[in-house]
Amino acid sequence: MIKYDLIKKEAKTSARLGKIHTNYGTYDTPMFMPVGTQASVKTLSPEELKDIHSGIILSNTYHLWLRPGEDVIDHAGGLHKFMNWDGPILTDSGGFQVFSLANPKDIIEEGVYFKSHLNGDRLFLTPEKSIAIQNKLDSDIAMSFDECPPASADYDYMKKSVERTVRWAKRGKEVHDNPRQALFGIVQGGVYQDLREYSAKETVKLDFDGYSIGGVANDGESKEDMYKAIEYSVPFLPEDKPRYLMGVGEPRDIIEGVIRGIDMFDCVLPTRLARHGHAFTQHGKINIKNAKYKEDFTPIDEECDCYACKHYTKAYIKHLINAKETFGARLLSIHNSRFLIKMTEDLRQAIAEDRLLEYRDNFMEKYYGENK
RNA sequence: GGAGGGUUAGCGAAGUGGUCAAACGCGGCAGACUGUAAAUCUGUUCCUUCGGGUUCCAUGGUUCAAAUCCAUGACCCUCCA
Repeated sequence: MIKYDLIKKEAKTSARLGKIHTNYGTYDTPMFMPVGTQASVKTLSPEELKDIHSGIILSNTYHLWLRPGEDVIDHAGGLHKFMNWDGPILTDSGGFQVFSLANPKDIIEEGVYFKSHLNGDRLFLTPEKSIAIQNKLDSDIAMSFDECPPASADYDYMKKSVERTVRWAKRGKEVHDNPRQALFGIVQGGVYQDLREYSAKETVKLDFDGYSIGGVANDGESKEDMYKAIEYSVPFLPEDKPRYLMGVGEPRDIIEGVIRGIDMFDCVLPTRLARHGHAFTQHGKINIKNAKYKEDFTPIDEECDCYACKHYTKAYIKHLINAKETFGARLLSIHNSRFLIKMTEDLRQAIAEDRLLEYRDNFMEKYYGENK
């Protein structure tokens, strides 16, 4: 079980300052959660996650179900012990894999057929199964099993999908059986205002420990549509429960999300971009592989307090990435993850001082320049 | 001294008469990435004023047409003495 403390609401926006208490510690919100799909945040050790002040990390039901299997993790004493991470963990339900691995025709009322990405096996995941797996993984926060349709889905499909996701949420909640673990519901509905409202209200009726907004940033929809999806959903979510925007993201999206009342974010971007040689900096995203960094002996971001920025230069990291040395991916993963977590720290400070919009404008000016 | 094999774009390597400015890989240059089938994927990589121009070791030749055939030379490799 978790407990959410709402500490403060920002004066001019919907942003909030909060604290979430779990069996494995407390973290402040807004918070960014690094993604460790397979019980590992790619290239990072738990010690490094602590160093960058990760308050909570995310892992994935689908992947751990396939490999090594939830029983192995159960026998290990749960996910925390298995992966040597003693901080909070949120597990995604496999709902995103409905989007990334299944076809609409594979989705039926009972559950979803998947083709295993490992060996092509035909798999069947249901709300009950997803929750049972998460119960065994013993994460601090479990997610309801949802369908995550593309934002471009037509209204009729989206309506059917949203209604089914509500039924799935109810089924999952009914079988949820782990007193240490919280369970979040997920709001869907794409960019349709009435469906977001319906989804939020119906999900809230089921009384979850927190609420997520899903189905955003998954289909190349515009920023405006994404922000609207948040605005259509948040007003119907209770103030005394945490709100989690799933799969986001980019620095500006986190800021806009916080302004609209979001408390938690997760995204693969910092670690994936790192592996691909990109780095967030206060002056925008850079591609460290670019020739211009060949003899740039300055840190990635001179104002960053991370291990990579304190000890290494762009030229060196560029060399490592070019040479396919894994240390390069690790340094950039440390930096990018720290960048987003530091950003949430700054956002919390700005909320505390009621100057969030000012912070947003300053950040955007620096990060995106004139054409923000 | 004798007998073979080879030399193709930054590198490796296909191609053995026209559909070849020349496959493919690497390297280079750039781009994408938002609840991770992603240390992946995409574009580009002789010159160009975008009309075209100049290429496949060098030179000469055969042919309507040559990276591809012939001659000579240079360099490299293997084997035999």
